[in-house]
Amino acid sequence: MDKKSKSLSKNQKIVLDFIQKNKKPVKAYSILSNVQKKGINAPPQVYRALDKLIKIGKIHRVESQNSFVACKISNCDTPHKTVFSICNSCEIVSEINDPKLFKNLKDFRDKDGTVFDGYNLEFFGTCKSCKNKQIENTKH
Amino acid sequence: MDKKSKSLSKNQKIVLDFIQKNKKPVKAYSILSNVQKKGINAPPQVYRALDKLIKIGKIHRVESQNSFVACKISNCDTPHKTVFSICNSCEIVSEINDPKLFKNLKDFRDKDGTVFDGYNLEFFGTCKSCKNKQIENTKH
DNA sequence: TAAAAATTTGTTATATTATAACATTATACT
DNA sequence: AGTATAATGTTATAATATAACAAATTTTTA
Ligand SMILES: [Zn+2]
Ligand SMILES: [Zn+2]
Ligand SMILES: [Zn+2]
Ligand SMILES: [Zn+2]
Repeated sequence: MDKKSKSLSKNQKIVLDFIQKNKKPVKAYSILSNVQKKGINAPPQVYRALDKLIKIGKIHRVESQNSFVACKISNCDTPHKTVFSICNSCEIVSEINDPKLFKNLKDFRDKDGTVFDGYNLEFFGTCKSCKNKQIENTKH
Repeated sequence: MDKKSKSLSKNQKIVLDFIQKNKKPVKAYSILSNVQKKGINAPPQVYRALDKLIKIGKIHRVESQNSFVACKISNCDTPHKTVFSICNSCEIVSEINDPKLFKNLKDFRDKDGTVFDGYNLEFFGTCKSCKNKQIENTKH
């Protein structure tokens, strides 16, 4: 148990627990309706917890979906350096951990030589499972 | 004048014109209020035009800002392959055109060997102009 | 340990972003 | 000309996110 997980507040723990239980990214209002039995009543309570969890790298925001997913890479931190693959069909999201790609992104400089603090990369495609389903369907 | 620009409808042209006139990305409701004098009255008219313009690659959505920016690279098309640099301070956005980076992204395969149709990459940092301003401020 | 500072909470209201639904009109295709 | 496709105009509403403020809790520092 590291410092960060110890220092989470009650609402932050509730929200993180819910996100971690889900394989797919979850939406803020879905979180809200699912944690109301635990005493979280209103959007700001959810969004505050989300903001904090994002800040400390426990979760990430999937920008193209307005959704939130637990970090699958232990050492994610701010400023964020995140890479995801997103299925266009089922919308499942996987966090990609590819050292070579990370290095390419970390080393990237723009034409001015500007160094960037962080990045977010989202790849779009069809996941294996959805691709198989599509093949099934063409057989009939 | 290519086929695509010829085939734009009235509302699509109005919205594209406004976006292209702006150096910074613009928000949907800012577009709406700025084109009301041209006869666009309601959000769906703006969002429909945006959807079409995105589809044909004339504009891109800046996911982390819920904003829209004109394409600066002539051959952007669907499925999208976009790279931006975004200033954390002034929120200015530049579309990056870097063949080497493009190749890295195009060639990327996940662990399963899955090929991706498209991607969106957003780099975050401080632009040259904002960096200079910060240096100015520390001098006093 | 007591005061001060920082963080988190609870709450109400509201702002911002985006889409559903449906009738109508314009454009492109054969 | 007749059909299909795309775009328009409109009203209403859904979905996402933040402002503002008082109260309670936790952490820090003296
Ligand atoms: Zn992560
Ligand atoms: Zn899938
Ligand atoms: Zn482009
Ligand atoms: Zn800047």
